[in-house]
Amino acid sequence: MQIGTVADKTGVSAKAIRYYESIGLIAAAHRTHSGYRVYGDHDVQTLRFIQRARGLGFSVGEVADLLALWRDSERRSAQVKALAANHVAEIDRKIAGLRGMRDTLTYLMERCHGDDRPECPILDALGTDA
Amino acid sequence: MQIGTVADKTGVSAKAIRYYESIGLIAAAHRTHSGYRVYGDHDVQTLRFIQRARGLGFSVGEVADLLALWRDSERRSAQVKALAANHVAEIDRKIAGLRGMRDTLTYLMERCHGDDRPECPILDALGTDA
DNA sequence: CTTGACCTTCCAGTAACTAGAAGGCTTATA
DNA sequence: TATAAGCCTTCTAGTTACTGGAAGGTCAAG
Repeated sequence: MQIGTVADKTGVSAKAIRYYESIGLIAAAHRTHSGYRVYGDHDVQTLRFIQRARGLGFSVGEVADLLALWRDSERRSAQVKALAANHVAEIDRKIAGLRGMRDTLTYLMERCHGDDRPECPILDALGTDA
Repeated sequence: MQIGTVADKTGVSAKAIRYYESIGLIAAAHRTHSGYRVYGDHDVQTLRFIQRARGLGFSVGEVADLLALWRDSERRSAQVKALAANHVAEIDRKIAGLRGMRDTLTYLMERCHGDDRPECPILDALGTDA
């Protein structure tokens, strides 16, 4: 299989696949005599794994850890769960931050007439001396 | 005032202030004969505005728009409100994405024993052929 | 006159890719 | 056989919003 085929099958762009190879997330692919990368079904599986993990918000570094655990038949599921728990905690922090912003903004927006007049509590809040 | 003083007063780092100047978000500061940047209370106000807007998650580009509206006495509050509404929509998209990740992860974690055994539904979910 | 705390500019790095340029390979078709 | 289409290759640069650090100038105090 060429890189384009793998890209279609996995949803990971050819650019991204080469990038993952360059940073060592996936092993360097074999090459044809003319230099084209060649892939097999195993590589498709790996890339799908990566794609799903990235879709759950894991960083590339965390994905590397997950891949290692996936391949390690001696792993303890506690390790995987801990990794996931840390990630959930991180997600919760982000959500909390975003909710705080959202709450403030909607509060201010409710007080803003949103018409042709210049008075605006949103700008007032941003510009107060306090 | 020197840049360090302004940084202390506004919570915007000296590096960031120079950066904002370099990208044109704030006007170039006056300089002493020896080249030091000099600021006044007005600049402190502007940087506080920027700091708050950034804290609400507005991008630097959006902050530039907000600053322009802030300075424009002819503005229509509808413009500000629209900007804020777009931003809230963006935040909502992000929250929804994070919640989706969170839900999937917690679902999988509930099913993972998290002990010394290797069986792990989290890895199974990432690695399925489906 | 030296020390320390400022300030200056400039370059590099961060995350995770994407875009695009310049050029080689393969296959189909005229 | 020529050539065009559609792959592939590498390499550089750009994205966001800064931060870190190097090398060196300035200023007040002791």
